[in-house]
Amino acid sequence: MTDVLGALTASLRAAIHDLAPDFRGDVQVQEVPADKPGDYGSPVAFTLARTLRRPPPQIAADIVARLQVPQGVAAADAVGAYINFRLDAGAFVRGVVTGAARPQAAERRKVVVEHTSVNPNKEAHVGHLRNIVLGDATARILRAAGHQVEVQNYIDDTGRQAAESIFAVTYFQTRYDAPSNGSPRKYDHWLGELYVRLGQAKETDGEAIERGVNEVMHRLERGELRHEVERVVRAQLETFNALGAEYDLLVWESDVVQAGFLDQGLEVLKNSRYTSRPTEGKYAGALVMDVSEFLPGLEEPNIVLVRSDGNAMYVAKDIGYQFWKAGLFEGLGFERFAVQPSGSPLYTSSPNGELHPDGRTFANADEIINVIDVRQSHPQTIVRTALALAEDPRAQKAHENSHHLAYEVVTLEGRAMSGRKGITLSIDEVTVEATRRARAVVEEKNPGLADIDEVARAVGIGALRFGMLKSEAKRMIDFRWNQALSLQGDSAPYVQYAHARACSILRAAEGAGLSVASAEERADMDALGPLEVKLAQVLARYPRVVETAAEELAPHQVAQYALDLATAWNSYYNHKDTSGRPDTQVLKAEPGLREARLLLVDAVRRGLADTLDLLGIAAPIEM
RNA sequence: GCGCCCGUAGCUCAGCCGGAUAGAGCGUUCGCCUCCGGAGCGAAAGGCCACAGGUUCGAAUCCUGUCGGGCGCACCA
Repeated sequence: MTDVLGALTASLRAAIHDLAPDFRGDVQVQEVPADKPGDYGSPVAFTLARTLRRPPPQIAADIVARLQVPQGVAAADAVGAYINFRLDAGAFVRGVVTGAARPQAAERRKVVVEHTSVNPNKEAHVGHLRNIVLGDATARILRAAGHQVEVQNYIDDTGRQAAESIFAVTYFQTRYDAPSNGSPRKYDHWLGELYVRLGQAKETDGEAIERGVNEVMHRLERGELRHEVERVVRAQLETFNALGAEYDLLVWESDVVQAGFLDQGLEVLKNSRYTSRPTEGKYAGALVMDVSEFLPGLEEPNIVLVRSDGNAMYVAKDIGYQFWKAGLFEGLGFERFAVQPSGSPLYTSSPNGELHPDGRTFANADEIINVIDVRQSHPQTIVRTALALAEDPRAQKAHENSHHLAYEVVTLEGRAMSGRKGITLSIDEVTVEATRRARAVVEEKNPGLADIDEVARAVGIGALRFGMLKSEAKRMIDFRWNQALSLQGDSAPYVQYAHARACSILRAAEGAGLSVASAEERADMDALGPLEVKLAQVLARYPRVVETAAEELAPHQVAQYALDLATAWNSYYNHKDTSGRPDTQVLKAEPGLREARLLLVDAVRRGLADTLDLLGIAAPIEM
């Protein structure tokens, strides 16, 4: 059907074309401030003043005189230099509740989003929480904008950290007791503690530990300890799934190397004129890459890819991985790894896997998004730059379409977290506490509720996720219990509550024999007024919000919109006439108006649920 | 030193590819359940939008500089 905003812009353009045929500028249409006449307005007359050399109010009047207002718009008036539109309430709200406008990305692309990528050697902490939630929400938003999204989680199974944890088990001659044995601790937590203890033991027994860890690293590279790592990965996945995050694919570093992506990547780069193998100087024997042409101003433009001892740097492996994401290489095999809570399969790279399990093709992305904290900007820039200096058109294209979604760090009550030192707060601990607090409130507010555990989880974890998403990624977050788990104000529960309230009305309507389906026939949309228009205008923003949030990789815009919609709805719901009586009631309104309002409430309900879903937050129908 | 990011109400933040009187939440004060859910709503108080220049009909928004803060610049990741 019609998109009123789009139609308004088009009709303005048509009218402007008469006056200024050469005008190519932007024609904005925005919501009008509360106390000004009209619903939408445009300041375009200001912009035209320069070329037409006439006062903006005159131009506004001229445009209004020529304007053919589109359907759904009652009138256009010049208000000073602004051109304001009064909406036809019935037609406008009808358009909105029937979902006239849907998010639509400019072109559908295959987008690979890599996020989480927690070292497989300890439990995930609240710093990782931000990564997971940000990546997950971004993937959801991109999907809603119409893209094909593949979420990858990289497992650094050959790194030092994994080696240390695994070595710690033998070093301390201990073994994991299953939870039934009176030790309720998850495997990743248990292992993480050994990791921290090993760090301390290095002070007195450093050499032996160093030898042992190195040996484990070699065994990891040969893939001998895959099961040990897998055990941690599975424990961590429980945490991620509990947060509502799911993945399409686990990519193991050892597999990336074994598939030859490291070597192939290096081969591509070696053929470039930007890499060299100095025979003297401080880089003698190493393979270095000169990025000065692409990143001017660096003090040290030479990046070591392969050390003089022959070992590849981490960034070199990352480059191989990135090249594969972009579709330059093939040869990684996959198999099914798990079934996730939603029922969707999780695949993993595997030495014995198939290229196309269940007919699926991984990677080969048009667009690559790496969700990593801002401190990784330097290596991320190098990975991206490597694409630019590989002389391959696909790499060039991937260079342009690679993004580092950088987010600032999360501190803990003002202090930097450190997994190595054990200064952390685990996600598991936080989700348990969040759920506990939410449950206490639900019990108090809604004692008879049936699915109390499920609702408490939705509210508690929703609050956590929302807190991680509501402000821009480049903002630092200081994790504080009371703030993170707040159930009121600018929070997920605020939005969830608004949703539950809308559900409650629809339930009551159903009980009175009034269904949404039947309302569609009997609704008298023309009985609606300015209050409904105001609410519908917020609903009408939804498609643009999704589109720009996807384009700008900015989930916080969706979170802010969720608050706006909930506020608009709460405000409508509580509205009173001048004598102080409620004047927006649904069920007690006269027939016709009643059904029309019911349709609007249903649209609000859907809008809130959809918006929360983009953030990975559940919308309980009662709470 | 060089590079990136930040500076908006007491605190935490929206608003930033220029547009109407700068908006929320928390906190403070007052009011609202005879009304479909008070986890809510309404109102008050609280702002040289760090500072100084510039561009513009118009600047929190763009440009330059200054000050203050954070992060990054390894043959670590």
